[in-house]
Amino acid sequence: MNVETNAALRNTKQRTAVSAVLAEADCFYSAQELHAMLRERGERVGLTTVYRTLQGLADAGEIDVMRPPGGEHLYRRCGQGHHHHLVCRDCGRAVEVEGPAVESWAERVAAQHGFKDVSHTMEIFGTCPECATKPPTTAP
Amino acid sequence: MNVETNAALRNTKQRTAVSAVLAEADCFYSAQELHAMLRERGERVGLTTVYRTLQGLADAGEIDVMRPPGGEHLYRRCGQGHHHHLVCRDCGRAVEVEGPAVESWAERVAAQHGFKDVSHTMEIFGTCPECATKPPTTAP
DNA sequence: GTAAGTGCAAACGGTTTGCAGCCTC
DNA sequence: GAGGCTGCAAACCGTTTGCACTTAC
Repeated sequence: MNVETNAALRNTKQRTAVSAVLAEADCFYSAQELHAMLRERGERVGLTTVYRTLQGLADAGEIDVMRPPGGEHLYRRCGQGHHHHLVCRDCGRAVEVEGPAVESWAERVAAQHGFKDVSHTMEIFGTCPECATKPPTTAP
Repeated sequence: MNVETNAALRNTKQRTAVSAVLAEADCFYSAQELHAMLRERGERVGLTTVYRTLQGLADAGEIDVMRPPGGEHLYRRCGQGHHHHLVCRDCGRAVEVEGPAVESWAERVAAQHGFKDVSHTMEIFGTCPECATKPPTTAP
């Protein structure tokens, strides 16, 4: 599958850099974190561009957005299909999980109440095995 | 079960007013909306107090907080048990729904990956029957 | 009388936008 | 060469905090 999805998205250095960072990421990052990572790599990308690129990618469905308590949005490159996330609240590692039962339950419940055009959001938070064994380090 | 849960919560006019508005609400309201409703009633309550009261109530488990796309928190008085919400994205009406299957699925998935201390969030969005028949009025 | 609660205003943090210049197509 | 893309700074919005005053207990 190629990237021909976008109609008029130009291939700029900044856009490539953002995509590259996301491609290597295995957990959720905030826009500001991504911006910092970019600058550490020596890429000269403005925070504004990071936001705009992220919005574009999210709009194109290439990345997933999460809105955890705290106010900042977290972004991650994701598989194409619909899925949910199991996120470690200590280290931020995220596992993609599928739950057909949840999908069908949500639609069934919505249908029972006569709701149309149904969508849903679900996130599971927990402490991953590695962080559970370590002393509970809450962001040193 | 009574409301003796709070150690040192005083009964002030403002706290009562906020609780009263929430008691009549059947859908989610933002802190600012609640503040506006309070002022329309003639109650002299500061926005700060609304926020603080809301935090206290949420902390005591008496109300439920939702964080929809848009950045503002929505509050609603809720039943005690764990449940989820089916929210109309047009009129804001919210229905409390229970999903034991979802609860067990979330815990099972988390356990499969070795995650401990698991919690989860889930919201279902859709268009309720009344709003579906009406022309799509986005906030009258 | 004392400590919690309140309210104003200012600070705060993340996000968005206006606009001039740059760069891709 | 034209239009999108970038980046700086400032605006924006909801939320939180400092501090002095008020109030419930």
